[in-house]
Amino acid sequence: MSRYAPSEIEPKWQSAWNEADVFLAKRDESKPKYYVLEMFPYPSGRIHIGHVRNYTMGDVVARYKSSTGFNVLHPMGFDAFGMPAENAAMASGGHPKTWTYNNIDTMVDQMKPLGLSIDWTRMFATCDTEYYGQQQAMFLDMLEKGLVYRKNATVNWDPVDMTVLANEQVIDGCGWRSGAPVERKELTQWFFKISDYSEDLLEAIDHLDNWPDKVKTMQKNWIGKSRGLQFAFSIVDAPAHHDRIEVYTTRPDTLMGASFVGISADHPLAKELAAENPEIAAFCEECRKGGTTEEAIEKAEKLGLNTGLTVRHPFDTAWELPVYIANFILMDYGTGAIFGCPAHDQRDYDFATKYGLPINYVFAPVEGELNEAEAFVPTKSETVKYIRGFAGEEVQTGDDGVNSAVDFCEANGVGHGVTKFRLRDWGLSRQRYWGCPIPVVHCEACGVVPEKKENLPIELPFDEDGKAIDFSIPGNPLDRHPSWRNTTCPNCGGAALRETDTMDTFVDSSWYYARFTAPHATTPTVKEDAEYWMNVDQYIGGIEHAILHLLYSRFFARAMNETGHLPDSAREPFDALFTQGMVTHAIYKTVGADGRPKYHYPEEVELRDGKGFLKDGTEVEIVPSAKMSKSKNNVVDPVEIIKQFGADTARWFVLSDSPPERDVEWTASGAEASHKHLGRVWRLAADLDATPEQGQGDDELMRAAHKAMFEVTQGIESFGFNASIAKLYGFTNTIAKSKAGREAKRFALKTLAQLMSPMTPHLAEDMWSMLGGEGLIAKAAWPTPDEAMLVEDTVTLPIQINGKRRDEISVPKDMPKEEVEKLVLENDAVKKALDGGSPKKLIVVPGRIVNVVV
RNA sequence: GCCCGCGUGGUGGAAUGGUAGACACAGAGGACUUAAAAUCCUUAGGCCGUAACUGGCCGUGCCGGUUCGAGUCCGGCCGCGGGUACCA
Repeated sequence: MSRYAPSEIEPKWQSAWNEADVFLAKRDESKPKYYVLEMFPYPSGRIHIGHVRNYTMGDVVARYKSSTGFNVLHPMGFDAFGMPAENAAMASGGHPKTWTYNNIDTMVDQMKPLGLSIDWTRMFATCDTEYYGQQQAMFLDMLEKGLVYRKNATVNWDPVDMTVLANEQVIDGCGWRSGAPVERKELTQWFFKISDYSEDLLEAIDHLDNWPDKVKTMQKNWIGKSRGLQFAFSIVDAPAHHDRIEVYTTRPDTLMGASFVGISADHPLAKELAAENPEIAAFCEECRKGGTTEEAIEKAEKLGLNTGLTVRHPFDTAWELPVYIANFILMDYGTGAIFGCPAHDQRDYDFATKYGLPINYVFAPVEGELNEAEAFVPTKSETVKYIRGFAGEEVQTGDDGVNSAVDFCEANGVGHGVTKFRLRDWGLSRQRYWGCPIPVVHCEACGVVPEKKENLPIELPFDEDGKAIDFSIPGNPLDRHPSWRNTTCPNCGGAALRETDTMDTFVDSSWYYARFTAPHATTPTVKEDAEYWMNVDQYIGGIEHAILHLLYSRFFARAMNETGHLPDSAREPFDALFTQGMVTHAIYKTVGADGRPKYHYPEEVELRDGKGFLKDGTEVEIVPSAKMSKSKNNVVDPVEIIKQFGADTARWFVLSDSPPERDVEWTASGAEASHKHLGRVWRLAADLDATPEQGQGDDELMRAAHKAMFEVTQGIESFGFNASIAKLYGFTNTIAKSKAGREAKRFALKTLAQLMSPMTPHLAEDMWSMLGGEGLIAKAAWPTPDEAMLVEDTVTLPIQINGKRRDEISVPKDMPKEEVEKLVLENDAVKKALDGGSPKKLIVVPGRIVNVVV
């Protein structure tokens, strides 16, 4: 007897699809289009099981949409610039370009056997000159539109290696290679004016109906619109150049609880004081220690230094407040100065306690006691009782208090109400080699000059006048590459230096979705293609991109629209978003001879009684459930699973069991079981001819088939792939047990093949051809259920007594409430519970449940 | 620290505010077989009770609330994960 042989059928059907150009996306105005996109991968070297899960989900959607009549675009590419390539070159020599393209080749070779319905002719990598050259063209257009500018910003500075560090390269406040404490340093950097779009990006979130609420909430909070008061404290005995300190506050209602003013160590006043006072200078230096991340700054011990200066309270000129320099105030936020209200801010409370500053409560809970051992920080929507208020009602919400306070201050000449956003401009400069060069030059005579478009692309140099670039030296190789760096000014023709900063890799990933519509065009996009294919109808990717990547992409679509590269209709590029969970796996860790942690691949570790051991018997520490990450070696390679069981098993397995949006802990035990099931399905089709022509239960089987059509479709439509698979198991069991005749079984099996085809396309094709299906199943129309076959005549109603299930009755589906009630009262369990009395309440939810309250 | 999620049997998980544990995995028992593999069948949250069950109680991280009814809604905790603007 023949058996299910994926290693034979999978290549066979893949070539059949290729020969028929099934997945080639062509503009076709006669059909509705559907653009499915999965977030493209970073070419880390090998695909892991998380990729398989991500792309299989997209493939299910793509194949399903295709069979329901859509002209589908389903492309794939690589987010190929970035640090790991340079790190690899640093660690083991070679060139980032070679490393990256080798990885891409390997990963494509690993992906193709999965049988994804991808139009591979559209593939590109963001490090292709063809791609980043067009990105440079757009940069110039955006520069011309005033969407790009330069300003100072702080970076992590390694004072030993004399180089800029990424946040990831700062470990416990120290440089990852030098181990030296990191400092914050100011550099002139390039910025996109994303803040011009704060209001637009915020407001438009409400129209993203097919985005997850959690993502929308995160983006709203990130943009962080707030109304507050900006005003100035006047300085007592003001030093030269500084007679006032401008502050911004979102809680002007707490002004009477102010007890100090804090300024950033980078505030102009702080700098001026530092110039004359060594103690202040030393403290400012101290404040600049540590990394630039919000987390590092927020978690660092709060330090302050009294400058000796005081300022006058705006409502009471006799009330003077001390001025502190503090390490938790950033020059980048607001005005770089705040007033502290310890009573209603925990950070200020801790600060005040540490430096012996007064704590004046402005409001108290409406009910209950004020706990003076901590700050009282209710949400602004909460109603509180003002005890040191100065505007509005005594009892009001924080929001009302803020608004009244702003009005009062404006009326009394103390500052003005201001709407501010937390969202900062997007710094795109990176002091690194492996990224898209920023196409400008620095000319002594003309200043910063954009390159001419005809000089694009500005290509990254591969070597250094025939010599390999040395990546082992810290710092940006472009800075020390004279023949690349020295150029002529496009404006005056004189000697000039190229900009050596490259672009943040988020720029690359902010428009690739648009490029896929015309991937090899000599302009960034092509009007007709963008108009036809945009927007992305379904975008699928990890929740870890909920804020930055998605927000930057939303901004870029707007900027591309304004520079003529996208139509108005594509300003909001992703119609629907689905965020799938991550695949996690335990990390196996030992300590190496050098005292540093050593990570081991899952296949190197043998598990016994919940403990892990290496082959030589060494016990490993098991860190449970972490995101699969190359640096931790806890990635699972799907290639082995595909080799052993085939792509369909891998695809079926990653879709079953877990809901797509949830993280899954990877265990290999289920793959074999999935394989067994697919073998069983295959045999059902292969053995059809042995089924007698006549049988019993044809009608039941037909009903089951229509029910399966309905339920599986519903699962796919709602991203409940695991639910669809559970229904497919059920349907398979029904077919296997059915005694129906051959043609009824043929219909059921063809339906099964079609319903499985988005998940296990090769198996489905093979069944389809065995069962006498016409053409390729990949091109067959999706089955739709006959409504009449879905109607159930009777329903089972559970009977609850006081909310607990006691019995059930079977009634016709549309039995009126009154009759159900009558039946219920005759029920033995109910009679027993009532004990002759009558029910307190009788709730009948038609078709659902009955609850008797006694 | 702050923002956003998640928490259900031995395991993955199911459940528009309406029968908690669908569907699977691992397990146990059985059939077939000289044997094994493969395949098929039965069983299965916990505790208690019964000759038997159509028996009772408990149970969705913890505490409290709303409701005829809460895994689901609300409030407060605990634990875990993601993001935190230079990882992608």
